[in-house]
Amino acid sequence: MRSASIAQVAEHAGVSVATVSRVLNGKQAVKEQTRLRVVESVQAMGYRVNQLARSLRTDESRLLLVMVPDIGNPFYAQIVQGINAAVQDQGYSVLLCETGGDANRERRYFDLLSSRRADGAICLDPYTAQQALHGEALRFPWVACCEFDSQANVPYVGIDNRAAARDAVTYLVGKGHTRIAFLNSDTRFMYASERLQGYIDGLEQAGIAFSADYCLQADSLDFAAGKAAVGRLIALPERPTAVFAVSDTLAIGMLRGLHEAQLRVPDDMAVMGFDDIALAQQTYPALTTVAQPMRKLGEQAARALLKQLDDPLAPTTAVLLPHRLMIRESA
Amino acid sequence: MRSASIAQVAEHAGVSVATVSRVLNGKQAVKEQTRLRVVESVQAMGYRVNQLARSLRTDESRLLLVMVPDIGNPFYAQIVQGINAAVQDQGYSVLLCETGGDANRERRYFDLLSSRRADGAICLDPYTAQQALHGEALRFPWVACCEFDSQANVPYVGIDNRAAARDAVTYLVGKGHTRIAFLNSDTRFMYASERLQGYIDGLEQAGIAFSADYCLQADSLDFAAGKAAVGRLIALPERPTAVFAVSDTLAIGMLRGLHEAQLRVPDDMAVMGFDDIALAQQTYPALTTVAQPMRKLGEQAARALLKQLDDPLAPTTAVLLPHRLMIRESA
DNA sequence: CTGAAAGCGCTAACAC
DNA sequence: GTGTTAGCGCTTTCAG
Repeated sequence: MRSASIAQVAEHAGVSVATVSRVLNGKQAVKEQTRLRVVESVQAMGYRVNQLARSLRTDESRLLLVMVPDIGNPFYAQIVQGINAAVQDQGYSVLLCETGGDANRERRYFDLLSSRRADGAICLDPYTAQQALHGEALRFPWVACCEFDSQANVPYVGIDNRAAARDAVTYLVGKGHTRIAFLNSDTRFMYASERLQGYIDGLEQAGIAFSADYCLQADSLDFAAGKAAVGRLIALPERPTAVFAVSDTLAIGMLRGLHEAQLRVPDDMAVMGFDDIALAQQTYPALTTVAQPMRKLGEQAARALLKQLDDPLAPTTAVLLPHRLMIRESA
Repeated sequence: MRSASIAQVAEHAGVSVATVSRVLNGKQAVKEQTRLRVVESVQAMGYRVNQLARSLRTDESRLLLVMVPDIGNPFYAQIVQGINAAVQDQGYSVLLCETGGDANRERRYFDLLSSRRADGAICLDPYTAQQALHGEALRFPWVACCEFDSQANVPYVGIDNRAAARDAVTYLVGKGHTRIAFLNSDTRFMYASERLQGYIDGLEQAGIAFSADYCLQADSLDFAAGKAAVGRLIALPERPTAVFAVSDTLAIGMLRGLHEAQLRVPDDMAVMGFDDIALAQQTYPALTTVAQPMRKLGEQAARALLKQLDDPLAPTTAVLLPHRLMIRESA
């Protein structure tokens, strides 16, 4: 059952399609009397705009893509909320695309751009950003958020990961720790390599020798990966007294792992996370972490995209938002 | 910079648009030689299908909507993963819509259906389901998952909430508890009212009198709401020895709240959750809960939607998947 | 096997 | 103010 078209409404109201279109869009003047007639017909027939046709004609969809690697990671949820908030009264809707790090799906979603079904994208996903370099993605309006390929010339919104990690380590050092381990994820990710740098900076600044042994790698960011890393952590020859994880999810997994290994946090092992997801306040012990302004990151990213949509030739900008140490119980 | 159209490709290849269309769709026979010429031109010009035009013509978008109230709730993440898995090799892509319980946004997203930009929807969101009754949503293919309006005649996938809650209470009773509190959310939600019923069933079955005092209400499902409820819980005249929460997030918040109140779990207060989100294994103490088969729920919902898309006149069905008790440390 | 042409529903000149 | 009409880019008869 196809819904009514503009032509049928026009007929019903005894006017031309152009007139119907005019009252629908409300931009041009229409005599109040005819307007009323049209509105009536629209309701009578349960007419709904066919956005496909409209978009085909106007070449804009008023839809924005947000590509996230994994919606299971609470870190992204708040960013998305920020985006939604910033975009909402601008007449745009947000479509979330979970890529799962799967290049195929990423491609498919990016195709929504090239196939004109979305006007622009915000990408929280590293692989896609990298593809952009090699592909034609650059021709479309999009902005990278939190993670990007430094060689892609694209607007970027994030934090100073290096400084943030350095601050974390400095805090730990201030607490008297000298044997500080680092639980990182894949350093192909920009944030991971930057935070590694910051970790090294922090150590160096304190005159502590860097040891590769103390750098652990997790193969994902979920709780389980954090828990799994504990075994390696406590088996280290000179057991560290503190560990800094690149994400709260990892850190929280470690909390549990340490508990099972009968180690007390922070006395036997201090634990520090990164992100400050909502859960960080709820763990036992509550997680000390470095906070990213998730909501603001989302808002800024949205604003950057909107700006680019408005003026496609605007210069590419990068904005770094401030981070903040959240001292709680775990370190 | 508009991308190439089918007409330009046709010209470039020296064939008609019809022929180009045919090789693009691969359904009809085209002489191998011409096919090659066309394919070459397509690549040469970097041609991409304009899906708007195609959808306008064919009246299908190959896009599916998934409407979730809150992607910050990890419960939904796994369901979405199940949906993605089931849909992926069927040539459909999933678009996630976070409604935030905001009726306006829900409306806007549902409009994607009526405006032909999506072929169908899976709705995890109660309000929308209710609106469906009054609106025209019934004309479009969609299925409700986990939560729905019992009066809406729409395919439904979920679990037997009442039996599941009863089982939880029965387990608690078996552990010797007789003063069992219940932390519920708004009973306008179907799952909430059903689980309340189950809680009552469980009590009754054990010959324990139901007391409204023991029924707490949280105003949201997040950790903070759970933590906030602890104050009311422990202030209860005859303090309960166990509490059953309608969601893991709530239960985990309570874990923290109880810790701050210096109460030990499960000795001073047993805590039981609902859902079995990934985090439930990571808390301290690890959460005893009733597991929903999230992934399967998503898969089934997707399958139901696909079926309906395939045969719009297929009868409305409801499928209930089995739940399972996960005994861990907190109760 | 291939081409011409109609038309999906809409907007935007352009006329009146 | 309002109507006529030409497309947006595609698929799909219908001829050949």
